[in-house]
Amino acid sequence: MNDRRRPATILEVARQAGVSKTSVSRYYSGERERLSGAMRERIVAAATALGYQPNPMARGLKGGPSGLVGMLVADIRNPFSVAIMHGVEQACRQAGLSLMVCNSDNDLEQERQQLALLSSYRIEGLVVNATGRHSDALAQLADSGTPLVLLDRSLADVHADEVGLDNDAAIDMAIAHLREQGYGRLLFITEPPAQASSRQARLERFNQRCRDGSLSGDTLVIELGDRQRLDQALARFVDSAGDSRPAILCANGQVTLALTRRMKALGYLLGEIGLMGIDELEWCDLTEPGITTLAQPTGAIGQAAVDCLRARAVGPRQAPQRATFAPTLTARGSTQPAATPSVTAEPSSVSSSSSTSETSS
Amino acid sequence: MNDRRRPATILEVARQAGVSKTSVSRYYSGERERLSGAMRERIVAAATALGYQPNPMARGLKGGPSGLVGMLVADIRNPFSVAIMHGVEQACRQAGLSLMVCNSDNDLEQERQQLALLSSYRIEGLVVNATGRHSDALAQLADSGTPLVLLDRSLADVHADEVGLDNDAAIDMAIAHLREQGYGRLLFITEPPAQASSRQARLERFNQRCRDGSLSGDTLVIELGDRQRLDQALARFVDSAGDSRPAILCANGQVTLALTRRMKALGYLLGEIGLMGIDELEWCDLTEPGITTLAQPTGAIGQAAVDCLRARAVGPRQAPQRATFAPTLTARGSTQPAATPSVTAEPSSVSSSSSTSETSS
DNA sequence: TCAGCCAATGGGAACGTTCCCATACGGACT
DNA sequence: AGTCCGTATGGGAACGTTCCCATTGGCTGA
Repeated sequence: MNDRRRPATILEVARQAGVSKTSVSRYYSGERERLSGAMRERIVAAATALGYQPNPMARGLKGGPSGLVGMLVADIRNPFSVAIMHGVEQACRQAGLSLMVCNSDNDLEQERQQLALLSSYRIEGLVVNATGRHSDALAQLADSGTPLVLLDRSLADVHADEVGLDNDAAIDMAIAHLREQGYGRLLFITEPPAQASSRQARLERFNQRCRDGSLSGDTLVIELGDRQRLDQALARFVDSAGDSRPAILCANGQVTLALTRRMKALGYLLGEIGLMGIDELEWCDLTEPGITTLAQPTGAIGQAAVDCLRARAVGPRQAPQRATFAPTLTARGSTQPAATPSVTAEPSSVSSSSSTSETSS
Repeated sequence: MNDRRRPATILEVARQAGVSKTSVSRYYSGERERLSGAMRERIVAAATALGYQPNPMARGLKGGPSGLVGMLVADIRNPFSVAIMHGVEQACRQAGLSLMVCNSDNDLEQERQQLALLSSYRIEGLVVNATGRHSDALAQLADSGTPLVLLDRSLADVHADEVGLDNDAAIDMAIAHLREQGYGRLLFITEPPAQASSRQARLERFNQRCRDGSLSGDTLVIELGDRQRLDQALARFVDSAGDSRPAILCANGQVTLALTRRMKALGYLLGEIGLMGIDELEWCDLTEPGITTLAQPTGAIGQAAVDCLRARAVGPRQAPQRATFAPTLTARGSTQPAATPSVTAEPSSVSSSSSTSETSS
């Protein structure tokens, strides 16, 4: 071990090993095969003696591969984002890549800055789960050759792969389940979809199903902080149900949380009024009588995102692809009209098909 | 805007502005004051025209400040870690620093690798919330001059600041609350403390209070996956209570989650058997009758961590400091023996003193 | 009036790597 | 035997920045 303050350089290793820096460089840049056995031995001996470690800064300057993947997240406090991040991370690890995460905290300026930061480190790919407003910056990044994956978002003017939930299938599954359980009047609640295409997609599908089926459904677009309006809308919806049994479908986990809070507070009986949410949360089986959810396969989604990145790193110019995954239904008490005890269906027994469909645009 | 494929370099800006690259460099390295007004104007004009942005790689190579702070997290899926991360991030933003996060996923090898990665990017500080096994690597980093903050951990052989909860105060507050509510027999449950000093500290304080007071308490150290052992211990504890009313104190959020699950499953009545946890979780007010918690001031902790980093970046060699923060009690139904409806105390009315004590080692 | 100084600017050498090209050498083919 | 090629190596020029050290020119003070 060297106890010098500054880390060893490639040149020092080369000198100690009695070889040229080029050879040492080759050893560390994946050209190990080209070196003779003797050379390899000498290099590894010198390197360990000096505690050498390649400097990614210098490496990045010249243009070698960085082994780095970036991820831009809009809201780290959203458990769904975290779950996806975890999936992406595991996939990266398996592929020998390192993941660096930046959180923009739903701040547009912050997002632009993080994007610049990430892109200036020679990342080999970027996974984006953010507002998607900076499509110019993103497009530029994509054009410059950095593989890009949009998570749970889609951006018309950006040339990038997209990975996410099969929103249509999710809505259909939810509606089917609710009707099966005897709910005749449905309310779909979502946060404003302006900045998130998946919200848009879910909303549209629900609306479409309202129109073409015999479905008696309504939608509510609401800022979750607006408790008053939420309470009013809730009351109005329940009143309007008439003979039909009413149920609420939440567009994502945040909505589910807010609604569970309000329904508890206002004294609505879960199950009596159905409640179902997209996104599984750790407390869904804890709050009586349990909340029915559609869980996203976050591991698979993360894996798919990294797969896209790697595919694009090899064969550069393909048409953008889109991979979608079906959710898994976990039925709980909140969608059982009778006050029978909650029954948790094992995921596999309900639905666990995860189809991957590809569409070129 | 330039539409060239490669980003503009400092040299190009200099040429376009008709000045030397040194001047441009100065403009971007915080020596703006030294430049004349005319010079500044020309540089900013050329830079915006070319869309110039300094390349942090090249910058890092030569040794300038990077404006980068790293954070190493052991478990990104732990809501507490996320909350702290959010605090750190906000503090960074305010200080004009960027935060990059790596998650080691409780994997030792991964942790070592992330550490190497982070340290090789010229970060100006590192916030660590991880197993703390690699004290050698951490110590080396600290010795090399990188400011280091240990979050919720303490490592004897590493020369670094520490920030976290005032564990002694937390345990004392919890015990006081539980006794006030009439619980005479207490059980403290924690995951194995080997790798986390805060678990150790909480456990020790509880034990100490058992010994020196009239407190009838017991402790259980358990791997949360071991459901069978947990159930047995739970039953034994409840049986052993005799005349006293039993209550359980959970060392952190993960334990609280696991215990709430088991108690629901086994049909124990929350409140009848007290339940209280360190760490506030979003569902604590949702699961009937509400779970009493001690919330950590994660924002303040994150802020303090960044403050430490910055202080150390300026005045380099000081003795390690330690900042601790008192938690906030939120009383809910799970610690109310009578089956009265849950009462949520407003944090401010209960306790919100956040003391900062300093200790040199 | 001239040495001396400060403020504003520029030139060039690092920083640690990768990559292009050149070199040496041994063997296979004509 | 001579040419050609492939394989193992090395030398040097980039990459984009910062920093040290000039170099100007105007101003102060004796």
